[in-house]
Amino acid sequence: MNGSSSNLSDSPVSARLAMRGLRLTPQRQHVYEVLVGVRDHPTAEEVFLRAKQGMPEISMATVYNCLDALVRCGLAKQVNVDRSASRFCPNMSDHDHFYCERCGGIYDIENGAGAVGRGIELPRGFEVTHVDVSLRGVCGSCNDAEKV
Amino acid sequence: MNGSSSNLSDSPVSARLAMRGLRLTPQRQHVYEVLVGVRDHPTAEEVFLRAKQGMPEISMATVYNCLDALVRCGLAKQVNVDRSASRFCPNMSDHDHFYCERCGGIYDIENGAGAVGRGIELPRGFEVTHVDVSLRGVCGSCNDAEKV
DNA sequence: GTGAATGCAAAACCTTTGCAACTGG
DNA sequence: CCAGTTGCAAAGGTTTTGCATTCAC
Repeated sequence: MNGSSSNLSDSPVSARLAMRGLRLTPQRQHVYEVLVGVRDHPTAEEVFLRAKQGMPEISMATVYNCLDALVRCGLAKQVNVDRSASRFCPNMSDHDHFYCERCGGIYDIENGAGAVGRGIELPRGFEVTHVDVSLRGVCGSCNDAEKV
Repeated sequence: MNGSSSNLSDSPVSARLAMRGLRLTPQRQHVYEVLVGVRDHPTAEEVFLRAKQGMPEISMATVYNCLDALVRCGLAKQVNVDRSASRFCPNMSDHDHFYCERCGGIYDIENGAGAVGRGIELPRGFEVTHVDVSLRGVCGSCNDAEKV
């Protein structure tokens, strides 16, 4: 079924799961292997469809469970564009995402150590029409409240 | 009903709608007035609840329609955090958003002309744990295809 | 008058949940 | 052995849609 790079990349995958305290179920391992093997930011359903090819009995709920576990333990990123289905990304480097409004594709944009929001260097031919920066953290009020 | 700044801001609101080619329905006008009067990034449902106070017969579908029209014609922004309900923002200045993971609040972060993603100046007491930069536009492949 | 907007309810879409059966450590 | 995981189906939250009625222009 999966011919290439079995002996070398198979161990690390299970090791990475175990290392994060994740129980090593065949489904979880398989979902992670499927995800690692792609670079097109699949939706949960797309992961499900690909996972089913090698494991026909796997269920959608399990795929959601596995993806959620991977995201929570830091082995995958969840990418949300507008309100369409979440997409998943095994690339854990600190990078941004580019959404093509024409083809719907999502591309990883690596940002060098000093690269910042507006002013990122893009691959040749990419044209940006909109930059969206969103910050997360704790606001002033909540920080004040904590100090009491 | 709404006592303050009626004569001055009321006209502009309807004018702004008309100016964008939007038909001036009472519902649309009311939804926009409700939105303009807030600074807390309400969800569609929250806009609906507030709109109902002055217009009890308005429907959820109409609120969605109106908000969508406002966003499309450039009078409001739609803010998505994770996959929770979209929030709406009448502030059309070029700004970023800060999501407080403790209280769930969303704050506008004005970015001066030269301000960039990572490195933004935040209000006192705000603590950033995560910055998410997402770009939109047209990718290299689509741009190439267009040139044919 | 006519195309656009409204209101209602039903459907769609993506995701989560309840629960019984199973299984990895 | 038992907490964590799976699979199924059903429910959940948010948004969209179909359609008849109404309205702004």
